[in-house]
Order: sequence, then structure tokens, then C-alpha cells
Amino acid sequence: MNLAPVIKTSFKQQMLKAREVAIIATVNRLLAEKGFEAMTVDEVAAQVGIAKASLYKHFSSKEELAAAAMVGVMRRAQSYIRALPPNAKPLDNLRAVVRWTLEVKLAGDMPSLPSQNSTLRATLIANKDYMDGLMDVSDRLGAWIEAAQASGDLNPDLPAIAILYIFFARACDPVLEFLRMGGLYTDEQIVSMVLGTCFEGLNAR
Amino acid sequence: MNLAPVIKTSFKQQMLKAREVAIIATVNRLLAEKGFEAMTVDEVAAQVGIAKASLYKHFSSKEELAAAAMVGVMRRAQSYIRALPPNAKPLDNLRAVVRWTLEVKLAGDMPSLPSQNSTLRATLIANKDYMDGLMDVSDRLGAWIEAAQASGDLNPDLPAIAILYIFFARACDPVLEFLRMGGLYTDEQIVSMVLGTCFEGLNAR
DNA sequence: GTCTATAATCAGATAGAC
DNA sequence: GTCTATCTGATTATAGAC
Repeated sequence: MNLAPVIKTSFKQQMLKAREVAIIATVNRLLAEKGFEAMTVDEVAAQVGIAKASLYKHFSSKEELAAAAMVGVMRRAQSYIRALPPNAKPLDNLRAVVRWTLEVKLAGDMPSLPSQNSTLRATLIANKDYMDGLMDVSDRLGAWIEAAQASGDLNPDLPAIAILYIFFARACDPVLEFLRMGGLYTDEQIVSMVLGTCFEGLNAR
Repeated sequence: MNLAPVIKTSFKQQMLKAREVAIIATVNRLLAEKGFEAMTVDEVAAQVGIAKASLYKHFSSKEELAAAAMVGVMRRAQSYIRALPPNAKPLDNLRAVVRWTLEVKLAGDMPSLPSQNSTLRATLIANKDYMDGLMDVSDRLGAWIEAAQASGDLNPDLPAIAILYIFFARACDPVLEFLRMGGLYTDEQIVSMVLGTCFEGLNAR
């Protein structure tokens, strides 16, 4: 039996897959650094080390490129959340998720989307992987939020959805960069401060 | 005596000034709506109702245009802060400033800058009016923050600069839009929730 | 200063050979 | 699928008449 053809095909596919991973990683970093509007497709191609036309064989538009990066980070969030202990205190798991978000952002791995870009929003909303991930994350966090409110850990007067949004907003909190720019604090200190004020507020206790 | 020339000049200058005000107002709104990158000079000219070339007689670049809007909002912030009662509790004044920021943003009047745009940053840093305003605001808020920490109202374990940054970050907090999009809450409720969680945190008390 | 018309450039996307 | 070369349209900025 001659297995060469199938092996060759598989190898080729692996290479293609690896290239796509490299592309998405580059897009992810550029989205984190400068955002969707400022990121150019030329730049992505140059940093990946391939021709721009080749990019368009993998992804049909700049929006699809960004969406792929967003799906990636959503998947990572899902993995992280699923790996958390199901029997832990809901509040502890929520704090862990927020901490994870802040750490990813501080590491420069959190792609940032423009607040209002209709074409990109449309692409994301049409992306089943992204929307499924978003729903899954929202449902899991939502359940913990309600449990934490019921057990008297989180403020029960706030709508759960508001708390959820406040968590999501940590993914684009500029305070992290502001503090890092000052150069006075370690990343761990910065994360601790922002995490602490998120849950405990600014007031003295 | 013939006063016609001087009157005519003054009137002309008033018209020019009014036009500049209209331009800046338009830029302010567009910056709030879509941000610097997505805003186009054509759009500004069209909405003001003048030719694009005329815009460039008033402002030498798109960056200068944006900077003018930023100077405007900074001046308004200064006015608001200066009008606050100097003998009030520092914490009360700080809450008032944060509330004002949230209300301006919710009203669609808070211009939003891209996190990292080198050319725009350079223009802003080179703009004396902007930097002076920023320093003034920072100094005044900084003094209140330290006073509130000393009096046991704000958490004294946090660096004052971190608290200041957290206040500044309310000017681009996406939670406001998120909550408004849901359509379940009034603007006043939204402001109250975000203001409350900023100072009191998410935890139950 | 305002206008129309146009330059100059840049960025997203594609054609077509290999 | 990858490349070079190119198209197309949008966008910043300016020339020059009035």
C-alpha cells in the first residue's frame, strides 16, 4: 500500500493550519495594540511573512480576520471558565475570571474592538462560533452572579446584567495601561488594584 | 466718525468664531459617536455645511480638529470643577465630577480617542491648552482624592494616581452604552448604577 | 475665507501566472 | 495557495478662482 498521498495531504493541511494559527496570533496582537481601525491588512501580512493576497485565501475580509481573533479569545475564555472548580464559591470563580481578563489584557493579548463599527459588528453577530461562545460565557457568568447575589456576596440590588457588563468592560479598561505607563507598579500590583476596586469599590471600608 | 469698518470687522469675526464653534461641536459629536479613526473630514464638512477646503482654513489637520474638541471638553470639565463648592466634602465633589462625566458621555457629548494613536497623541501633548487643562483637572481632583483618603472616605491603601485614572476611565466606560442598548433602564438609573459601583464596588455591604 | 476641482496617498481587495 | 502587480475606492490635503 502506498500511503504517501494521504500523508502528504495531512502534512500539507497541518502546514496550512499552522499558518492560520500564526495569522490569527498576529491579528490578535495587532488588535490588542492598536485596534481594528488602525490595524492594516498589509501590516498583518508583513508580520506573518506572507503576501497580502495569500491572507485573502484564508480570510475573505479584514472583518473576518478580526472575527477569527475574537473567536479565539472567546474560546480561551470558555476554556478558562470551564476549568474552574464547579463547587467553589461563585464569587471566587467570578473574581478568577475577572483576574484572568485583566492579565490577558495586560499581557497584550486582549483584542480590542471599536465601540461602534457597524461592518465589524455585523460580521461578529453573523459568526456562529463567536455568538455561541458569547452566550456560553454570559450564561455561565450570569449563573454565578445570581448565585453570588443570592448568597449575599454580590450586591443584590444591582441587575445581574449590569454586573455582567461591568465584567466584560474589564477587557478594555484603560486603567491598566495608564498605571503601567507610570512604571511605578508591577503587573501583579496593577491587576490587584483594579480587581480590588472592581469588587470593593474606591470607598474606605 | 465712520465706525462702519470696525463694526463690520467685529461682525465678521463673530461669524468666524461662530463657525468655529459649530465645527468643534460637530467634531465633538462625531468623535463621541464613532471615534477619531472612523470620523472623516468630509463628514465633518458636510455636517457643518461648508466645503472641506474651508475647514482647513480653520484647522490645519484632522488631528488639530480633534484636539480642538478635546480642548473644549477639557474646558467644560474645568468649569464644572471650579464651580463646585470648595468647602463641600471632597468625596461629594469627586462623586459629582464622576457623575458629570457619565452624564456627558451618556448624552453623546464625550469625544472618545483611540487608545493608541501616535499622531493624535503627539498633537494633544503639543497642545498647551489641552495639557494645561489636563494638569489643572488632575491637580484639583488629586487634592480632593488625597483629602478624602485622609478623612477616611476613600480607601487610603490605593495610590491616589490609580483613583484618578479610574475616574478618567469613566469617560470611556462602555457599560453605559451596553446598558442603554438593553433599553431596560433610564439614563438616570444607568448613571446611578455605574456611579455606585465605581465607589461602592460590586460586593454586597 | 469660501468654493469647485484635483492632487496624492493609502488601504482593502483582486487578477492571473506559477 | 502563494506570489507580484494592479485595481478601486476612500480619505487627507491643497490649488486656484472668486
